[in-house]
Amino acid sequence: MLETCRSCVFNSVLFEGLSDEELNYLAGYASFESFHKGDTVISQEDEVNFISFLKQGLLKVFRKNDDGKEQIISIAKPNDCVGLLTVFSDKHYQYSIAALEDSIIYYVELSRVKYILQQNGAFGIRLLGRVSLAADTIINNAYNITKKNLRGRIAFILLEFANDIYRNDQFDLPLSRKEIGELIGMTTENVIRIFSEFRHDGILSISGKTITILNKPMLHSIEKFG
Amino acid sequence: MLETCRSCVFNSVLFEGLSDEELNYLAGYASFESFHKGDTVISQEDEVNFISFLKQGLLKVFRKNDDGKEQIISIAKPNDCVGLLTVFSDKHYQYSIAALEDSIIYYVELSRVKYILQQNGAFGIRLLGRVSLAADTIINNAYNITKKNLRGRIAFILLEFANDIYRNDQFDLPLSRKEIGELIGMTTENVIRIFSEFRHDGILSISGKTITILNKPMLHSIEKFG
DNA sequence: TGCTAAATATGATATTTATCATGTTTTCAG
DNA sequence: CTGAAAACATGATAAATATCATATTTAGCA
Repeated sequence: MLETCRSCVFNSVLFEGLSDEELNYLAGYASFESFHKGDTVISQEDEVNFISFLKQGLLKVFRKNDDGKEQIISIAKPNDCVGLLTVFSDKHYQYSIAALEDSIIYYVELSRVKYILQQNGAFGIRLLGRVSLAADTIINNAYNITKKNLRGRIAFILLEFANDIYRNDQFDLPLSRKEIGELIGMTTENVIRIFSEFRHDGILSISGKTITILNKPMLHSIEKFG
Repeated sequence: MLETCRSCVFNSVLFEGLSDEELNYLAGYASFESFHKGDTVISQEDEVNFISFLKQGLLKVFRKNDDGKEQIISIAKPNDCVGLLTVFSDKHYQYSIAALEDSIIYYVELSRVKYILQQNGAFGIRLLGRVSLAADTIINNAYNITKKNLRGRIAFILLEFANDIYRNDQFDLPLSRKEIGELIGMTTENVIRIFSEFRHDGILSISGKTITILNKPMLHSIEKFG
């Protein structure tokens, strides 16, 4: 069990530095669960009882606005700690989480992590770093996206999918045009329109959900100056 | 010294739960500094060596964009921990901080706080909560503001000044119209224009920097539906 | 004090983005 | 397979916002 945990990315991301004893203790309260595309992983208002980690797949973190429309806060990709921010700030989740692809989530009981935290201050300091960095990233992303014009926003998320998530210039979009709009704050019609523009301009090749980036330098330039 | 610290808000906000011994230890590495309106408190790229707390006054947290324009991330008000997010995520500040009013800042050496953190896990857990909550607030604010139209954004920050910062429906704006634009993402001209609209509509009385809210229910309604 | 730069102010215009309308294609449950 | 709903697509128009131009007022400083 210890060997399995030591070699797992969940460990290297969050629990590195714990003693064998501590890691063994946590391993006793760890488990995993599989979700199919479309499944709800966490519902807004659920109680926070676990620290979760996306081992495989893709998730969307979203919430309902005052006006009833859904807003996607972020996309969680493999090796992300899911909802790390809410874990320590609230007893209940502020967001819902759904699987965009078949996914596997590892989790550890929060109370057990807190038990280790009580005893291991260095672990707390590292966790503080993790949490702060996660927040910094979300905040930076949010500010960067809203400053861009629509073409720049589309370029931004296309590059994110190609570079950070799929590491390939051809990929199947896991989001509908509507969801992309919810993620980067624009109407569905304009998402579709700009996809078409990019296709007409020879920047993309589009076949249903399958996107191929044909002119990456151009996309970078649109992302930067848009 | 201990008595002074125990009765200070800095303690109650961040260091509550520490033993007398621990608090005394930190107190030995704590100090304060006064700043005049307009002074730079922290420069982007400064090394993070302290945890800072705004005892009195008002600060703006801002950064320079890629295009050279300044963007205000948040306004720090009394009893806020300044830059708490960056403290644990980076060796250097990601933002600059300047005094909008004469201000007094208390600070404790970060290395000494980390020393206590090593030994007191419960303190780490509480700090994790603080940091997460700070992040949640910034993220929520950012999302809420960008969803609003221009009138809604102006209403939002006017209500923030009246309710959260000055606790009075009449106050002196600590920001220029240009800075307000940098804070809520709109052009200076439109900030001025909407101030004028609100004045014409009898919602505000404006005399230079002095703002009086005349019709608060209306302002709330604009903030909510805008 | 007077000079100068910045801040405030307002109108006209251009640009960006959302909305509305309408049609086609895809997906999926029965 | 088939019908209905959702997703995709595109044009026309309206609304929101930025930009440009130009005064006027205010504030800070030599």
